[in-house]
Order: sequence, then structure tokens, then C-alpha cells
Amino acid sequence: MFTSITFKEKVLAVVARIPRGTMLTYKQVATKAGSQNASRAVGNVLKENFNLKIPCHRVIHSDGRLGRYNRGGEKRKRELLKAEGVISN
DNA sequence: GCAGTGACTTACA
DNA sequence: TTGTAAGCCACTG
Repeated sequence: MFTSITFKEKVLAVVARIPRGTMLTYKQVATKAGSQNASRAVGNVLKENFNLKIPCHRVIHSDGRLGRYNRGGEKRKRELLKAEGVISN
């Protein structure tokens, strides 16, 4: 039920709704999920998420760093973002 | 119910 | 500017 939706589900829903060419920080995702300070929890959710429908590569650190990626690491993540035109290098 | 873990964030030296 | 330390939150065993 939607009433029993967990923080995990919210995080996945938020990330899944990130439009192509847009990046959000872990803090931004956490805020949209309901907890602005749960940036670490966001990482936990994406870490266990292997759904290709979730563009977890569009979630980066508040510092602008890419962070990690469960499908190839920062390098792979940067390639995906570059392919979308989010970053130029 | 408690403790541990982690793809993070912020502050200070 | 860079590195270290502590804090915060949600989920699992």
C-alpha cells in the first residue's frame, strides 16, 4: 500500500523521476524522500537497487563529485552523465 | 530491541 | 586547500 511506503520506495521513486540531463545530490533526493539529513540512507537504498529503471548515476555528492556506482564505479558513472550531456568532461 | 553498516554531509585544523 | 573526525538516517541481522 502507498500508506506503508518506506523511505526506500520514496528514494527510488524520486530517482526514477529525475529527468534526463538532470543531476540531483544525495541531499536533494533525501529531502524529496522526506528526510533532508538521510543522505546516507539514500546511498544505502541505491546500493541495493539494481533496477535499470532507476538512473542512480544521476545522483551525486553535494560537492559535485560522482560518488560510487553499483554498475561500474565513478568512471562508468561519469560516462553515463557525459552521454546525457549533464557534464562536459 | 540493540548494534552494525554505509553509494553522505558538514565542520574544524 | 586538503585531510580528518564526528554526526546523521534508514535498513538488516
